[in-house]
Amino acid sequence: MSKGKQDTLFVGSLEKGMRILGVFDERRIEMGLTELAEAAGLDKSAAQRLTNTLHKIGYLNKDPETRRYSPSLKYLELANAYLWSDRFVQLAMPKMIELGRKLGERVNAARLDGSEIVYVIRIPTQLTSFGAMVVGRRLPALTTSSGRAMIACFDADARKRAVETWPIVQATPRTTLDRSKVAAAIEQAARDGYGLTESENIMNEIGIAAPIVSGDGRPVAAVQCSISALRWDIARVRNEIAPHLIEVANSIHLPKPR
Amino acid sequence: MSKGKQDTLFVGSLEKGMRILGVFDERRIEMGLTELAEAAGLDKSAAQRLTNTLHKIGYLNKDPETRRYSPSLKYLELANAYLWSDRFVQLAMPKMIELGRKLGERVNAARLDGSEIVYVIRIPTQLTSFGAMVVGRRLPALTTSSGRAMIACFDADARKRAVETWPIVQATPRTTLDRSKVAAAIEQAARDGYGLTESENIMNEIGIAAPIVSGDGRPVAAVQCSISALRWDIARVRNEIAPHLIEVANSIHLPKPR
DNA sequence: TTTTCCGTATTATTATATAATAAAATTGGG
DNA sequence: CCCAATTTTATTATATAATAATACGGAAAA
Repeated sequence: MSKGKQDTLFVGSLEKGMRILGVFDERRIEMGLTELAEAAGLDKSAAQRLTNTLHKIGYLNKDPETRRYSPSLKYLELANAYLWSDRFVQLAMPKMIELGRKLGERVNAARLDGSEIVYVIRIPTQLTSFGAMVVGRRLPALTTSSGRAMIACFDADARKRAVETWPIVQATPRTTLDRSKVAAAIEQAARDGYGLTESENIMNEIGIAAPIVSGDGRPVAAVQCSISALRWDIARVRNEIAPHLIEVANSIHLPKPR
Repeated sequence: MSKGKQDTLFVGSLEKGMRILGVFDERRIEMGLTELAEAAGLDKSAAQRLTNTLHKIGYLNKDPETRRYSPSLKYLELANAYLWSDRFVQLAMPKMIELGRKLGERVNAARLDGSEIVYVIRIPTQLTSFGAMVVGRRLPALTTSSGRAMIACFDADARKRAVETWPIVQATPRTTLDRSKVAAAIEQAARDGYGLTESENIMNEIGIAAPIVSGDGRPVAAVQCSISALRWDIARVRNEIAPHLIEVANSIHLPKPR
């Protein structure tokens, strides 16, 4: 009823199947049938049929011993398809590698997806937490340098709405939970032309990011650098890193706003 | 009939939906409905319902202008889930970063999936082709250093079968198409303890890889390094790179053979 | 051993996806 | 710029194909 006319074009089984595929994450590495059913919000019967199908077509590994399911390498094949399809990634990749070499620090590129940023390129030249090395990682935009850099490109209205409504999750003791302080950081980013965080996601990590904007001024991505606060101080990061990030960001022009 | 009893546990709609998700690759970046239907081997009606569903749940982007579909950032979210789930990736990641710093060259880690290798870690410190920088990339095992390193760990029978039946595709003029030469390269790899290629995938690129074996001697992954043949010669690669790769490979012990 | 939990297999029932077709919209050629 | 051709979107009747309930078997725990 409420969904209206499109109902016949919506394939419920597929949606449920995708719920299963998508239920795995950094916390849920592998699951048995019952656990999986519960996590995906499905009854056992449905979970059985769908996992069976996904296993047969190769998207889920099934441990013959424990009968537990986990993501298969096909997950990565999909990622590959995405990376080739994203014009920005193709353009940015060589520049990021260059930048990583020049700075000798970890550089990343992120896109905005709803209220979260998603890292699409990672050039890890230093050790950190595993989550900071892998592609596809999602973080709440408000507390990341990339997110702030991009939000700072919004008009005042959208900026306000983002700051007030988008989620914040505490990652470290120093994550900014006070939304007025987040707003201030974003205003600052708008003035500077780059976003900045310190110890908000990983302790003693400084994040700095410059936005890439499309022709109409809307942010489409960000170029970011993560640096140890133990070896650098913020002033030096502002002076020595920011210009390079901005230079790279400005050198990337996207044909389609996407 | 031929499928037998499991038929009721197989959800066809899900399989078809996954066919659509998986049809995108480096050649097929974005597609209209008809093209998509044909590429996935579905009739137009099915393609319509399934793309509609996948778009609604966020797995496919749909350009409002052209009505063409392309992979969404959700593809990368899945990759993230895989990477967290793979014990090997977690163990290897910091070592790969270290290795990349030490060698100053591009290092990768790959897994075997059927007759193909899949790159699960890439540390790009030098510029190359885009395909050599992104995760999830698949290549025929027989003509890659990682593939040869792993196949060399098979017993004689399996090795023979692989050499005779696994696919080979010509990537450069110098890709080894002669299977007896491939066999020889693999025997050599078995003696050396590492696999080697030159210009077989990218012209003037030397690939060298050491296998990681589980407790029962079966290969589970490979640690690889790609080097410019213009700056290095093979003898030097053998002398200076191989020991480091083997050292790293030996330092990785997998709890579960998977 | 007994009990409990989890995964697997088997049904009848019907909801749900299907395929064919029609309508609308977009593109390209002349 | 208009018409023809192609592609996308919307609408149906129909039966296939997915469903949910239940029963079975095996493994682990008590």
